[in-house]
Amino acid sequence: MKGSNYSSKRELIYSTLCSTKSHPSAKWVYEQLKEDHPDLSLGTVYRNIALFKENGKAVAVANILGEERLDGDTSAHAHLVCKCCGKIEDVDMPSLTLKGDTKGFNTDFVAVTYFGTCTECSE
Amino acid sequence: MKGSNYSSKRELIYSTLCSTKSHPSAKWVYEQLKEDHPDLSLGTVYRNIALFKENGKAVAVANILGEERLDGDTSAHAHLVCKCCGKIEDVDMPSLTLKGDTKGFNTDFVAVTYFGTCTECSE
DNA sequence: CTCAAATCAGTAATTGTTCCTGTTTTTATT
DNA sequence: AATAAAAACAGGAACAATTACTGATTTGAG
Repeated sequence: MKGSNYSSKRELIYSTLCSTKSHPSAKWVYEQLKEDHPDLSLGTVYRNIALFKENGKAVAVANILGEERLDGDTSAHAHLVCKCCGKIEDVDMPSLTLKGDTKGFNTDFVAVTYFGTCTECSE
Repeated sequence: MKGSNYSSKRELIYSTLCSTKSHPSAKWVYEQLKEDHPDLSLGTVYRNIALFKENGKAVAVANILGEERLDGDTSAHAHLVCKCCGKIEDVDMPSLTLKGDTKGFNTDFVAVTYFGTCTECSE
């Protein structure tokens, strides 16, 4: 079944995704690998990233400037997003104290994202 | 300058956006209005929603199934997102206790989003 | 080794969103 | 109210991120 086989491309894509803290887009991953692996297809990158997300090995952090930005680090942490340049940084996850009910939802993941302006963009 | 004039279409779009708690997409807003206002253009909906976001009168909640979902309620609250059907519900904002530094970012908005499965999708 | 399932490259198709052009509406000024 | 400039608009073309398709290649089980 889907995702059950070994695949050298899949390993490449996953290790590239995990090699950076820049929270890249699929296209960025593709461009990093294209140099050394000119036979890599962008569709393969998208397909494998979708698999990673299904399997909980990656998460979508935000959609910045029309691009979905990814994180191969699925440990609990929050994100800082610069609305100006699109830079995304990791920060400690705050402790969350819930109030109110959760409307019957069965939740398995919480995203905490701070939006603002980074040092460079503030001049 | 941009956004300074009165515009009946703008009012329609804004009131439609605020009339629902479904956190709709731009297309949904367009389709609601199209019946009674067949001369409305989808581009106008997108353009005005961009204005609302600039002016802090609306926020983008999440990008679900490739569609940006919006909220005309900018008060502090968190969101529940069903990964299965895309339904979004409001929940109380948890109290956040920050630890660690914020890397020099000047933040002005925090999004807290819980991902999971809604009652209907859980069967 | 052999075969079926999985994966892939390459490209076409899809689709949410933005951009462009000529027209209409709004506002300010007489 | 008439006029003119700015703002907003409709309609459709253009764009870009993502997905789907097709035929070839790779992988894993027996």
